[in-house]
Amino acid sequence: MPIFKPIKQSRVSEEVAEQLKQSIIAGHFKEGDKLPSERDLANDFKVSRVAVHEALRSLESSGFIVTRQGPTGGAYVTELTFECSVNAFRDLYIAEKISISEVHHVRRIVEAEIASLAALNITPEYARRLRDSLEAEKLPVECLSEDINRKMAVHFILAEMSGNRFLEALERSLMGLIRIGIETFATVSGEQNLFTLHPEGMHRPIVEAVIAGDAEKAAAAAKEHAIKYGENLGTTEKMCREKKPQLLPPSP
Amino acid sequence: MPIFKPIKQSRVSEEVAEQLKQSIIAGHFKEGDKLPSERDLANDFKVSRVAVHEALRSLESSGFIVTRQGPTGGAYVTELTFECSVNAFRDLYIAEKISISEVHHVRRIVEAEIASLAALNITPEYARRLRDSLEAEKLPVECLSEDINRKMAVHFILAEMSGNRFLEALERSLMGLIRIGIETFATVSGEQNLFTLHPEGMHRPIVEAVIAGDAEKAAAAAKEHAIKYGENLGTTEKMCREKKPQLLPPSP
DNA sequence: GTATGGTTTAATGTTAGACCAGAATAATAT
DNA sequence: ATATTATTCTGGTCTAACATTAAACCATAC
Repeated sequence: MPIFKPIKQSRVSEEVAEQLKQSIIAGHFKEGDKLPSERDLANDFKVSRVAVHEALRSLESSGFIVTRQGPTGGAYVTELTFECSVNAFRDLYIAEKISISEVHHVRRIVEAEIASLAALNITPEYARRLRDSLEAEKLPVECLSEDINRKMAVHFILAEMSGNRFLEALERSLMGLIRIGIETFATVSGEQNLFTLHPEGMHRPIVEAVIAGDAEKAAAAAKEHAIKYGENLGTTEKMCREKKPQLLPPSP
Repeated sequence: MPIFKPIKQSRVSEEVAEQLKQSIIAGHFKEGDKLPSERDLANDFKVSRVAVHEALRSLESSGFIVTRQGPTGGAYVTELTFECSVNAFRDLYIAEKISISEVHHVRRIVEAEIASLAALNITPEYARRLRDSLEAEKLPVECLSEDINRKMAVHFILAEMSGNRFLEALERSLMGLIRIGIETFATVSGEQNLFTLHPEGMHRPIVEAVIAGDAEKAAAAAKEHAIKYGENLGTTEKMCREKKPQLLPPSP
């Protein structure tokens, strides 16, 4: 008969991180607030500065805080962004637990839903932003990365318009993965243009349907776009991975 | 004219973590392999043990390794699981960047797609597992957590059957969020049964359609199930968050 | 012979204290 | 006034030691 409960023992820094996290979540520290300095926290928690340092690092990698040096520096609470989900899926991709072709499959259904919802939430302001981003696609670019940003902008706007932040996080994750895929293939092949992005204007049918408020048409256009763009990447990815499996972009 | 590139200076532990990560990805260390000890790594990298320790901690929180103490201990490479995406979305939820009602919206489209794909990939073995998990739902449970596990099992099988690991990661994330939602509401309300899971057998229409290989019927059944189950949770969540916003489950 | 309990050992976990580096501010010299 | 320098507060890092853990080994009492 086990009367004695096992002594709880987790790592000190984890407990510190957990308490700080809970403090932030509970609203004790709000966005923009500065946490006490590492030395003060170490004193309060009665642990070493190293332990506090590790805890803060953990919170930073989770996206809860940013740290700066200097007299006005320290750990500042930030708004948790969707970047954490982007990073999680990026790790899964580079560990080859998911492939770009699988990503594209999901993209089809997610972007169809996003386009559909966006059409229902259209406003003059959103219409203007969508048109602007379509125009921006035409501008000359000087590097692949900039080209990707321009072409993805409209997807980010549509995701925001959906009004569903889970969908938005998902779309950002999808875009993050596709970005890595494109950049990897470009690096491996040595030629940027071989697997470049689609030409400008391919988003026009989606945007027009959304601005018209036609949800069904928008969904169909989004689905068609995703299928058309994604069909060549699956095989390309496979080829590249066989060729140079170790050549993968480092995480930021 | 900036000819000189800025000297890259990131934190030592981050560089160590990055190099180790790349080593693992490149296959230099495979699953189950043991990394050198912290002292050896510190010696190899010419940095302090603290820096190595932090790097290993970072890799551990990302899910690349596990560490144990003792003579046979050390850092062992593990297979990266979908848990990292689950954790990312969990953080977004507890930071109130996404809500359960948004999760349920996404669930509708994701599970419809999963059910559809599962129907196309049905095998006798999968059929058996699905039936077993339906039967298991009928067994008596002694705690909420166990009940949740039983009821979610069929969803995990269907996600696996979809053959799309991104969808699988997504479904696991959805289930993780719904689990937190259920447990939170149960804790806040004080009564487990008030917001309990649906009764057993509600998955039967989905499973039957999948076993029959009818993709459309399966998708429809899954969608209907998600809608039916999710409709009450949105309002419940809102009520609970207003009532006790600080009462959120700690992260594991 | 076996079971209990101590010892060794090799690894991570933690600490304390020192010093380095960077950024804002204050003081000072030109 | 302005440019320079010093101060100071912050995180970042290192060293060296000690604490904890868990496996393996050994010794002793029954």
